[in-house]
Amino acid sequence: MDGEYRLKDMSEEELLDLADLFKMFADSTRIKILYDLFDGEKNVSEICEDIEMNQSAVSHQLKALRTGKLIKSRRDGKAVYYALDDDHVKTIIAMGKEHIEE
Amino acid sequence: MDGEYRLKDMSEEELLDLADLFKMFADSTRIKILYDLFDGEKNVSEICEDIEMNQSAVSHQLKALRTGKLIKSRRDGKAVYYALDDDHVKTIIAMGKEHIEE
DNA sequence: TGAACATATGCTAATATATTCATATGAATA
DNA sequence: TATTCATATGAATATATTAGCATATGTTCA
Repeated sequence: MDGEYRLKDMSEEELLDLADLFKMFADSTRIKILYDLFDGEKNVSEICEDIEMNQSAVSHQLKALRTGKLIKSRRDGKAVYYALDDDHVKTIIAMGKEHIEE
Repeated sequence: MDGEYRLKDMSEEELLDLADLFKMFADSTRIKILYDLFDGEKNVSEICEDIEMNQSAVSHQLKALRTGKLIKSRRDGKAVYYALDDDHVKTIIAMGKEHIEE
């Protein structure tokens, strides 16, 4: 664990960024999407089926996750494929999962 | 990383619990409080000073964090001391910090 | 016991967030 | 190029969250 770990060493902006990052994980629809992408890229329709939510809701959350830089997208014909864009995503979720399993 | 990491293996309840856990980190006031407790237990007044927020707001958030089992409390006379109650807290925040620093 | 101090809590207003519906955009193909 | 399929997006609504105020509770000590 590197970096500074004292409140005084953190700027207000850093703290807000940190909170914003965790907001990405703070909704079960987004968690489902991230989980769904654990085993590789998927297009929007596949994600909708997997998590059983309608396309609009999924698209809105995909946008949030993309803005938060947790996922990336590429278009292939009519379909848009999404994939995890950060190595920490799995680790962060794993830590969370460990916590709730105790 | 142990445990299951496929959406299908997760119950709806687990997913909600996971989202609820991350909600704890999804607010800069709570992040500040957690950071403030990184170097040991503090009472409410100390926390208020450190994070520069009024007592009511801090108490509300302390309650949330306690309900979320991230911190624990003990009373000593008039003061109530709070401390981190989970080893994962630092790790989760550290992961988040690494992410935003990239 | 009652005043003073520390903390907790109910209520409210302001704000943020998630979902849905309707529609727009973009790509493939008949 | 008109239609169809896939995805994105704006607006409206419902719900959740936060901070602040006022006040309650719990503790100490004169």
